[in-house]
Amino acid sequence: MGTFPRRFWSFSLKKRPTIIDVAKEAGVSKSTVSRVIADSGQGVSPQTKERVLEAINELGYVRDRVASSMRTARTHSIMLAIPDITNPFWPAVARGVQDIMDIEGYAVIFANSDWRKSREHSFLEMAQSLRIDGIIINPVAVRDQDLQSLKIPIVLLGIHQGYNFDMVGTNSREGARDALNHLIDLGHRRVGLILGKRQGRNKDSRLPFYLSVLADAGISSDDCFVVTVPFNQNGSREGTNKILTRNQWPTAIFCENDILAIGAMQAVHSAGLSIPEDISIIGMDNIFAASTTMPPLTTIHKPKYEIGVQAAKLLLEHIKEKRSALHQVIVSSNLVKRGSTALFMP
Amino acid sequence: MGTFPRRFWSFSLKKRPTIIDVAKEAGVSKSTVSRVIADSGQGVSPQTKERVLEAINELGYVRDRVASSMRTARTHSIMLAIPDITNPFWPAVARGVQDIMDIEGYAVIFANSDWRKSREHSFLEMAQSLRIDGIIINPVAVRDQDLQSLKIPIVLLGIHQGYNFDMVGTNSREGARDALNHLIDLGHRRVGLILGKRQGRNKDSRLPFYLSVLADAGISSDDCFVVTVPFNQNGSREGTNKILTRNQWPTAIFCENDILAIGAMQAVHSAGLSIPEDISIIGMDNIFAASTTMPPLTTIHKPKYEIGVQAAKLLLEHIKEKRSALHQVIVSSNLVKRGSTALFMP
DNA sequence: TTGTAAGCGTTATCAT
DNA sequence: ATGATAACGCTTACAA
Repeated sequence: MGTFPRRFWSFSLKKRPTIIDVAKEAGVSKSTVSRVIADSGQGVSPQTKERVLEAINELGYVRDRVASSMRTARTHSIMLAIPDITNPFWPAVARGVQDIMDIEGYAVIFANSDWRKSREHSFLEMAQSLRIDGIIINPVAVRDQDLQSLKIPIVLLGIHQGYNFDMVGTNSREGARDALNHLIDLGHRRVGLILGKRQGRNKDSRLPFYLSVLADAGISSDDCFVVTVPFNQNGSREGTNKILTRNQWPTAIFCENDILAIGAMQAVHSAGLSIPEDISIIGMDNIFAASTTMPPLTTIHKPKYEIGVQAAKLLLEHIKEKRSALHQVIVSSNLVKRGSTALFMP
Repeated sequence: MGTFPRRFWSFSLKKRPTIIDVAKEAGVSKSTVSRVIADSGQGVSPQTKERVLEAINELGYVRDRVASSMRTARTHSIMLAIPDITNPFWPAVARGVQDIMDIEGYAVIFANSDWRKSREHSFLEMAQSLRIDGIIINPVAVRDQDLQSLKIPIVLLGIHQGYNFDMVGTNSREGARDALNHLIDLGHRRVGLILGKRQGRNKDSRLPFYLSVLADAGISSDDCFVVTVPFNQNGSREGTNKILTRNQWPTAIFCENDILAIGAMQAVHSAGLSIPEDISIIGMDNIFAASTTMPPLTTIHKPKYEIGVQAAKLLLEHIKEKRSALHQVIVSSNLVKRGSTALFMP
């Protein structure tokens, strides 16, 4: 190495400047430089600050956050862990999270679990390994105690039982009730229920709840047409077809989300029936595509962006203040009436 | 501190174990532990490896990637910089990127520019500060030399002129030509062109190109109805309305992407015209909502997921091998005929 | 095969 | 207000 002329050496291996280089350039110690970039406004005279800033500019110095994290045990990075960014529900949530995190200069690392326990496990380990400052997660299989053991501030996306963490979401029962009541108000007495198949979650209380809402309106379960289908468009289409082959049809169909509703619409259309004249259909979530179907889909709007924003704010508070009280933010959903539902005409 | 009983001390300040703790537990040196977790398969006897692994398990050790990065100058993190994850084109691209990066244990940090130069600038600085290993970016305003000066491996999303980086995208001219030719093949001779307004990009050669394709089919620019609109649904709706108020209409409309096409469809519908009987409409991208409109939208499919995958692979090669040859991957788009286009019936 | 020790670029503590 | 110095947890020559 010593055989290389100095110029070549310094040229070929030129590395990014450190505070030491800046310190030299400005004729101060590196502690002073550090104080300047910390920008806490204390401990540096205006003149030296000026000189340091000049040197920083001169050399094109940019602070090494890795080294900083090493020392401070803060990475100013968080992880957003969702099932699948490709699912139309999540991008808006993600954007809400990012817009808040951006303000404070936090980096947001994305992770998709695909509803698989193993993936979830592996990115949680990654979060730990990266010394992430906090996690916003829509948990799929991980239990409360596993999450607790990470010793990382966490905010849950969605309202879940059995978790001692901050959470933000909508009350999906309430949303479903609103949807069903909308159908009931329109005079429907025979209603189809299209449920998505849940990953082996413990006991599933959705159906009993839906039936109870209908029962409250005097609709017996004999007048309900229930199918449980894979949580996607095709699943719903096939499920709906199954309903339509019976000798009696529902006059309205409630679907647990818009994707399922769109599948149902397609099935109804290809059966030669019209929406909403023959059958009304209602979904949940209000994804983008819900507004562009024909007729446009009546649905329960969930404020996705707002959910992301709230989750991010909660997480930041948690990171900064080490709060212990549990917060639970329930953002309200609301019915958006469009063309896919109408009065029942006998 | 010395006054605290040892147990309390170690309990209250228990921190995550380091390789030193593991080393002690296993009765080896920390370098040995390091070798074990590096898992390069060399330099450690099976027995000691076994003991170390046990200790790791015992203590619940997980490697500190921050410290590791500090030493190796590799963070195993990359940044994905796009305009807006909320735009239906990007989630699939993002997913492609992540699925590849996951395999190698790279963390993916998201950044949204919102087509704003200042945001783009700030997250590029963040990338540098975080010592990101590579960047996949759909550039909005940043120039080649700015990107070069980052000294970070970069892959561009989309085919751009004047950049010396690897890039992957579709040939959008070719896609547009396919779309226009589809319209021409169907017998249309008067066509509307709905263009999205570009951020102050230098000279815009799109329109001349479209016109030349039409001219090749003998369609004069007098028979073209061109509007340039804000790159969103409303913009397109209004632009289309403007076209429809003239005394002569096009019989087909080409839109630069599906969102614009959906806006156009809505305008055409509310003008009381039918698609495709009165007017054919074609879009580009093949976003999810394109398949759920009524009629379903004919469009040019762009393999979004594949774009993400290719970009990620290119970036990884770049990071690992420090290639210098420039690669340019052009994934092919293709026409997907659906219900929104039909033969011109005079 | 294993251990010793020197950094990586910051920040925090303690002097001055 | 400023400077010297010791960590932070890991990797990697080099030595043994």
